[in-house]
Amino acid sequence: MPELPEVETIRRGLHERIVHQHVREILIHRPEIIVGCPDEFATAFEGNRVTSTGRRGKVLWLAFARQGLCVHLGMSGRLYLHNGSDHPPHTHLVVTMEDGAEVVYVDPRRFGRLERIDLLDLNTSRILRNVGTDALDPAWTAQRLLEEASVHSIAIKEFLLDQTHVAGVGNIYASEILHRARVAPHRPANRLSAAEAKRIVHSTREVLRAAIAAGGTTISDHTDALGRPGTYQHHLRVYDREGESCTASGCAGEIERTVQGGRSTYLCPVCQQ
DNA sequence: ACACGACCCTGTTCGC
DNA sequence: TGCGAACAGGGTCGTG
Repeated sequence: MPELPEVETIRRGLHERIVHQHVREILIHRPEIIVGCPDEFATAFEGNRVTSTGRRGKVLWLAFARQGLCVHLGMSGRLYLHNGSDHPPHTHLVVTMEDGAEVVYVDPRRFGRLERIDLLDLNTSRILRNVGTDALDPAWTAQRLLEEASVHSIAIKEFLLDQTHVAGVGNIYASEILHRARVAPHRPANRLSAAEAKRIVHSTREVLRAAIAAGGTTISDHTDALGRPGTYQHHLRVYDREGESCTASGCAGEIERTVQGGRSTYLCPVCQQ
């Protein structure tokens, strides 16, 4: 579920609602989702004030003075302000704020992780250790993509999915980005032209920004911090559209599905070369 | 360096 | 209708 736009949507909602509030209590129902010591995790934040929020790639955190409550949502993780009495199934952690608001972490598949991190040295975090430059960071340029890709013979789609190179692009948006950039997903990364690298970086920004504006993509269960679904699924041009016609202007192609690295890739064989 | 598989889990969908 | 297999948007680790 959660790629950069979904995580950013959640971060913004949480930011609006809980920054400047103190944490009253943290209840951990599933200690194994915590990286490090769960007891220390809870007590480290209780009584402290959320000063801000942050994000890099698909990872977000609540910032306190110099430490952060860092969250990676994995495949099925959700983080939102809960209202109502009963917590849903698979609620692994509940953060109660001073105004009584409850931020719940729900994750059926339990691939997600939480960690207490040092905001002064993010790279000591196990979650953030392998997370590179954020895909919306201006420091990620076409020239940098071209340089880094030039030493990798893997397919460009797998390159984009590797979070150490550029962080935040997941399986849905990788297909969308390459379609808009008119680059075939199987092309070796080290065979990109400068023009193609430029188109990929441009498309990345365009797609991710539009998806954030739409509140993310909700295939089955993504919601923002207030529990509302996103709408970007209506703007997807290739993902999960196998057999449908390509929407690129003047293109008569039909969307195909292939498998790369065990994961679905969608493309138009006509306009992506 | 890289391809590949196993693994971490549950929920949903699909085919028989 | 029931049942098991296959699959799903994440990532890590070990092997060859």
